[in-house]
Amino acid sequence: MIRVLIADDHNVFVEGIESLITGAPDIKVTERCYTVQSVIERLGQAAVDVILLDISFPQVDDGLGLCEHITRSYPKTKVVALTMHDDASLIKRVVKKGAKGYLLKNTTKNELLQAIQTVYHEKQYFNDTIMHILLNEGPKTRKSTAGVGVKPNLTPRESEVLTLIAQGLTTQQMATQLFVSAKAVEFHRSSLLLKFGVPNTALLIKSAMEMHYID
Amino acid sequence: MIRVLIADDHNVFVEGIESLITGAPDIKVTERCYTVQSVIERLGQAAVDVILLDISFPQVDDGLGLCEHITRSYPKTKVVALTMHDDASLIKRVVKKGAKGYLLKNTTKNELLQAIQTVYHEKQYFNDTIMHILLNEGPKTRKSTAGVGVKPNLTPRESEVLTLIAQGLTTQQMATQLFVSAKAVEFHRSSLLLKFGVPNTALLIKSAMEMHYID
DNA sequence: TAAAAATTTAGGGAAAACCCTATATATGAA
DNA sequence: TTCATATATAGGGTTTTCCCTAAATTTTTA
Repeated sequence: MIRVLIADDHNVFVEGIESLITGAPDIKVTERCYTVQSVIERLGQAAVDVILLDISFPQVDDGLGLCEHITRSYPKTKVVALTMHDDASLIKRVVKKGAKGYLLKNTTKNELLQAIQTVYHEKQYFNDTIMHILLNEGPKTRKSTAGVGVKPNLTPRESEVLTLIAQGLTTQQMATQLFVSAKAVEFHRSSLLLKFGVPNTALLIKSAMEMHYID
Repeated sequence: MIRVLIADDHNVFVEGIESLITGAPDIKVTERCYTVQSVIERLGQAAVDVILLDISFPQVDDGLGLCEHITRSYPKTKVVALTMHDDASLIKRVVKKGAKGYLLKNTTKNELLQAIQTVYHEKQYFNDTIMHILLNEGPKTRKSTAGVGVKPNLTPRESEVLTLIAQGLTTQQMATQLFVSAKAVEFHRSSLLLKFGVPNTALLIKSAMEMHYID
């Protein structure tokens, strides 16, 4: 019997998934969690084989962090990411955090059950839709060279500057806030444009939002 | 018996909602639609009392358009919007399109059933969460004066310019494409900044994305 | 430790965005 | 038919962004 934990802050989803799973002979939903905190608590108390994890939980960063934590602390427990987001960039990030499977929320019952059984048997599960998305987004990012659709790796400083740009600050204001010269800020902004492959800050924000760097 | 149509392109959701509704004595899910097209088809063939409509179907604009179409063509059929988006701007837009209720996807079984019964009896249903969101967003937009969190009404030209900005075009490029002078484009860009209450195009894009003008 | 990556600063310059005032026409509503 | 709105255009000016080359310091990684 495969023990499944459902982690999603959307009530309807938890019910829906459980409803889809009900009837499968070898799978049982043993835990339902609506917050990151409760997931951590339950994992400390009850053994779980597979976690169906909504990445937006409630924010994408939370889900990614939780995914990383789970795969580190409980390597035997397999994480299947379950989201609405169908962008390659997010899929790659999720996989990097240790998820063994990735499903869109418009998945079918069969796919869901198959995914649970596949990851339970130490294999990865990515269906055709996911593979198609990944393949159509060009080569996987190795270093962080420019390229459309490739998720760049940002340095800490770049992340800071990106956040401040998203708050509407000018170069001068950022420089003041970060205690560096305007030229330093300009440099990081340029690096961001290069890494994201965009011509200006407007598209930088758009791209960063689509790739869930900011929100 | 209240006949309910579920319109959502996310399989799991349809199952989840149906599971939540099952057991209610006076409500029955009679139709399940995964595309806008199928909703229109089914409505032409079978009488439905309440539609649970996912606004992101698959894009926000599609859902809004469908909502408007339903309330126009089938005034007896009540629409309850059901989405993940918890921004006041979207709620207002949905209500303007004729929805009689608005639920977040983290709603509970009780709220869901209550919403269906409430709108069926010719009343509007908005729970505390929704009311709180609306109240915290300041006064409802009457004209389109500037203001944070208020959803501006855009003129056709402004929408065009906004779209082009979101594509990374410069003022000159937009002018060429729209067959007007650069000054005209500048004017519309300024109007957009004013209406959205933002200092630059970067935040304009962020704001427009959050308010689902672009995506 | 040596190499690579990240961070910082600098100068100069071109392009674009942003802000102001002003005018004029077309359209639709009161 | 006014009034308001949307649209288009103009001039002039300031600020900001964007691009280039260049170099020094610190941190991280191999």
